[in-house]
Amino acid sequence: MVRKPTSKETARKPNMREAILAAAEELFATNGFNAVSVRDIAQAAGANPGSVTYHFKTKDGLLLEIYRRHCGPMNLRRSELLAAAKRVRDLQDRLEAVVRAYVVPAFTSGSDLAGGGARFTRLRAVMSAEGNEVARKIIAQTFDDTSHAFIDAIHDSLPHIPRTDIVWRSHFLLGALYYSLVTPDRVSRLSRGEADGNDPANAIEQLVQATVAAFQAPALDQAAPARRRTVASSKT
Amino acid sequence: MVRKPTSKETARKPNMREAILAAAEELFATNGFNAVSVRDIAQAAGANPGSVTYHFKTKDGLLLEIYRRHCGPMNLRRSELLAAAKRVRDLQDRLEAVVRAYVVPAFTSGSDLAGGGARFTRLRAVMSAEGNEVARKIIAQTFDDTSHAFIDAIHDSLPHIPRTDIVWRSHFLLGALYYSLVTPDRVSRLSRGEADGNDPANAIEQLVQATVAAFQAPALDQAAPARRRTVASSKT
DNA sequence: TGATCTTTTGTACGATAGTACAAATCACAT
DNA sequence: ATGTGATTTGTACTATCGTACAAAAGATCA
Repeated sequence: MVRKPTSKETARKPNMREAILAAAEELFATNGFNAVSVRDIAQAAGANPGSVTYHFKTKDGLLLEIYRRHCGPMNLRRSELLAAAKRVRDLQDRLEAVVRAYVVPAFTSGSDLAGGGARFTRLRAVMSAEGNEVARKIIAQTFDDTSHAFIDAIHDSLPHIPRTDIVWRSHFLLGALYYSLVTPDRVSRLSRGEADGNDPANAIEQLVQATVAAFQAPALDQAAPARRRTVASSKT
Repeated sequence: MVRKPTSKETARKPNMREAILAAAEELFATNGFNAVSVRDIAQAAGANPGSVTYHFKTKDGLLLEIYRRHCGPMNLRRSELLAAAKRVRDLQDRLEAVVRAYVVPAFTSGSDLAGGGARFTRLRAVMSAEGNEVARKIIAQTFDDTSHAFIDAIHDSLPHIPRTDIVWRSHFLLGALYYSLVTPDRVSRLSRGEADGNDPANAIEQLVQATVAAFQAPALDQAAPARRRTVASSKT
């Protein structure tokens, strides 16, 4: 179905704007923001450096547009999956479903924009590590709502665990998720080839299984820091 | 005790070389490698840009020296703690001790070089995310041994779990560890002030507790991918 | 004190960064 | 066919990057 484009969106190449976005996304996600130049992006997209300025004004504007492009659809998908997960009756099954609803959209690989995808998640991981200012603002105002929704859903499945613990553990989940996308080869290397860190299905199952167990761990009582033993004190 | 310095280590300021290393460590860990200029580092250390070149030749050389300075003592400390942990008789307790031996040196804050410290760990997290070439080489040749030692120790405590699963779960542990050091404020924010993401003791306890439970999760049978339900398929 | 070596300073160079802008080119309506 | 607005190209400007290097300053020992 070839629709007739209006004069507002004509272009010489099929869609140069999209090509630039895709190239920038890939390069930012693998090399970080500062290591990638506008010229690098233009070259990877088969475009002229000036085109980047024309479409996105600044380099920050380009990053901003990448976030705008993905955040909406991704959070929508997560909301749908979360809603479905919340309808699961059995508490144990519901917990797993909720975790899966959080993890799956972050992994589903990214030829389609709608799904969010591993590439965008990796991008977010790298921006978070670099302390990127643009990313920080967007995340705080866009992702915190989603995070709270998931935390609440998980808390509903585990009423006896303090909310504080849930927050910590979902923080760990996000860290593990990010790291799995940033350094998948490390898994292959450490497992001596027995596991494939780049296989999303495998990563998802492993992550879900481990995370569900982590959430189900006994509550960490603030009132009971009297640990049985302290192995960690050999020197001091 | 003021020892007489030889001609090989005299300097105008107490120790400008160390000041540069400390400044670079801090700046790299918070802003990434490429976002920080040699001039930034020199200014933060109260030194002249030329001094950086004099002591470390190149910017890569400076990063390399930071790694060299920390890797040895940190892995040594981990080895000691691991050896102590392995002597714990009870399997459950031993698992926790091993995890703690892995986590604690990564968090212990870093006024002393020997301890490794949170700052250096945060640096490693950022370099890993940026895909830094210098860091990648060092990590593969320095940290993999340590990682294998811990994986083996954990496997000994959990003989019924396949090694592949152990690798995945320790990978998740490292990701959670990194992320906790990179974005501690997110914990405070999401818990609405009830938890302090910047409190190392708290982070360690939460991480150890969650991780031990994750390791103890039932094995993920490769032969049984027939899951009971698939909540994750609402669209496709 | 003066010779010698180490360290710091100051400055400069080439490369590359982000961005601006005029000219060229294209798609489409008339 | 031609005019018009959207897009792409080519190029240039300024700032800053990593690094080099000579001169200045400090420390050490005869």
